[in-house]
Amino acid sequence: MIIEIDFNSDEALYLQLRNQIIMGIATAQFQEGDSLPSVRQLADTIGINMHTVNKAYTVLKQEGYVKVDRRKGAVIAIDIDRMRTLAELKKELQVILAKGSCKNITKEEIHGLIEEIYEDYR
Amino acid sequence: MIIEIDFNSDEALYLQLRNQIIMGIATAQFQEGDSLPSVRQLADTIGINMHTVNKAYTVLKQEGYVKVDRRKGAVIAIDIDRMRTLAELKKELQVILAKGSCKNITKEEIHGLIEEIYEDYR
DNA sequence: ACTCTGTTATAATATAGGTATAACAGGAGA
DNA sequence: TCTCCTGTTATACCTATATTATAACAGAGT
Repeated sequence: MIIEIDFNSDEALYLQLRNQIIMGIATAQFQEGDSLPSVRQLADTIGINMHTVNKAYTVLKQEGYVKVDRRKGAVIAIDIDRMRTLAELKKELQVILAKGSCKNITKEEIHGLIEEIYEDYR
Repeated sequence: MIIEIDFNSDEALYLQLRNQIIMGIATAQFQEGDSLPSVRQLADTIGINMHTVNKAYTVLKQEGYVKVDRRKGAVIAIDIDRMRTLAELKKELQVILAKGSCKNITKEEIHGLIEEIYEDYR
């Protein structure tokens, strides 16, 4: 999988990494049971420090996307907690839909965006 | 309008403030032309520093939600840039929908959440 | 033995977030 | 004019976070 890091972004490197990996799982570029690259290897190919990658992996573990095996490294393993996830999603959506609403983006346009994005998930 | 700040949150105070104000505009608790409280006054009622409020207002200005008048303070004034807004929304939605997708939240459930949230915008 | 894994520890640096004081300039009202 | 309230700016300080840099350790595979 191609991971693109924007060094000019104001978003923390480890969060960019986390988000890209989550999107990689959603778009089936990573499958349940797949191993992520080792922290050292990924840090090397991206050109960042090992600890930054490790931090991203630790967050992914805490959020229930991977389990870390001493032998295989970080392995995709989704821990599903639907209630918690739905509550989190709603809270995040509230903020970004409010932004759209202020700027005259209609509900229908939002639904359209959702459809567009889900096109990529298969 | 009631502004609730969570001092235990890991989200920055000025960002919490910004988000609440944006949601306040979306839910019509603030109308175009309304003045926000002065930075000192709001800081006082919330119990935070003036500069933190000022930072929130500055961000709101840059993002096109208010204009600052030396007499009236920060006044709600939406600057609509649909293309820019749509692009931003899509990027943010991509991340949070990916989270949902990983956790087996269906597209229909997302559409449902959108409907729920829009119930409050009138 | 060697090499790979994640993990842990420690330190240094830079940036961001938040607070504290203080001062300035412009407009409103007495 | 004097006073008060506005946002704005500057400076300083403290803390937490983000990132890098080395280094070492323990477990597992070959």
